[in-house]
Amino acid sequence: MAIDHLDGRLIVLLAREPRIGVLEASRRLGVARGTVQARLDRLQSNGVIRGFGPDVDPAALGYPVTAFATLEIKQGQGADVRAHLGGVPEVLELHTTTGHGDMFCRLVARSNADLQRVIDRVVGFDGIVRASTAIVMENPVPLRIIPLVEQAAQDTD
Amino acid sequence: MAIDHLDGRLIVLLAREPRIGVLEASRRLGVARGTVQARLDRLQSNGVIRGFGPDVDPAALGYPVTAFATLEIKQGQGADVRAHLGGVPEVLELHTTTGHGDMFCRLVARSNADLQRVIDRVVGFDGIVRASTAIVMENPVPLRIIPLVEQAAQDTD
DNA sequence: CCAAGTGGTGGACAGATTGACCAGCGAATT
DNA sequence: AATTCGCTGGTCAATCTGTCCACCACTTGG
Repeated sequence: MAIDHLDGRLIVLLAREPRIGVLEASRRLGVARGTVQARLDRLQSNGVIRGFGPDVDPAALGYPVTAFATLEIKQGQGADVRAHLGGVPEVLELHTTTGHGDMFCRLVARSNADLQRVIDRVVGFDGIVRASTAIVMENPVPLRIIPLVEQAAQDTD
Repeated sequence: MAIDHLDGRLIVLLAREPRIGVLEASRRLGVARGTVQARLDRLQSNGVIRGFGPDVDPAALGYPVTAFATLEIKQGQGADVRAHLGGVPEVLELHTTTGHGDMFCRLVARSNADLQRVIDRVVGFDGIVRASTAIVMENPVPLRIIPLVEQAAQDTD
């Protein structure tokens, strides 16, 4: 279930240089190609590695503004709200959380002005009682996983 | 700068089946291989596609608990706090947002109990005045980009 | 109206990589 | 002591990659 040190090195290597293939990875890691192949298969069927999808930058697509919104949902409207938000492309993710606000989502928009349109579309729905939005100004730590992978690999050394 | 319809189809195709190569993609899209290669190169040098890093699931690594924390920062301590949080593997991303010295981060932990340890580590730092945490219960819309890509491609049809 | 530039096509080539095997070996388990 | 497991180092044919090329259609500037 957990990953060992070799798994960790493999993931870190793939994260740093995704273009290399199995053969090159085996050379870098100093193990046989079959081993890398087996490890990769295992990691993928384990679900540790979900895939190798392209990492698309919303800013480069023309959506440079990111915001987080906390939504308060009317009792029993959860499913409807989920469906509604799932249909809005600018909603990049949605979570239900503990606490006052019942849901929490990440939004992108073409500009600050455009963000207003997105928010109107998000909250323009019956089940949503209230929304509060925080606009992202800087992103000192972009979404990352490598430090966690390294720690997880350490734990099983 | 913006992407056209073919770019959109290419990205969607790669997102759905990352294992296919340039040749197979050109077959699926009904265009010449050179075209796909040129588009891919352009998308990558544009920064639209940042890379093809492995998509690692924290839950499968042993960190099934996700939480979001809002942090209030003491004036002038921003840089220190950034450095501190950057050193915590369980901090998967960090943003500074509108509002008075507010920051916002995504955390993972091995369990609800472990989350307490993580939070203690996060807030156990001088520059942080206050923190409020929301634990994620469900994730109806996992982080996604395809709907946005499709919309962006539509806009330039 | 012509010329240049851009982007796509279809084809070629050698070289590298892949997926699928195999037998052997050491360590851990039973 | 026998078995199982994971890794090694090797082979094989098939495929894909990177890099050329000439050609064509379309747009843009002169």
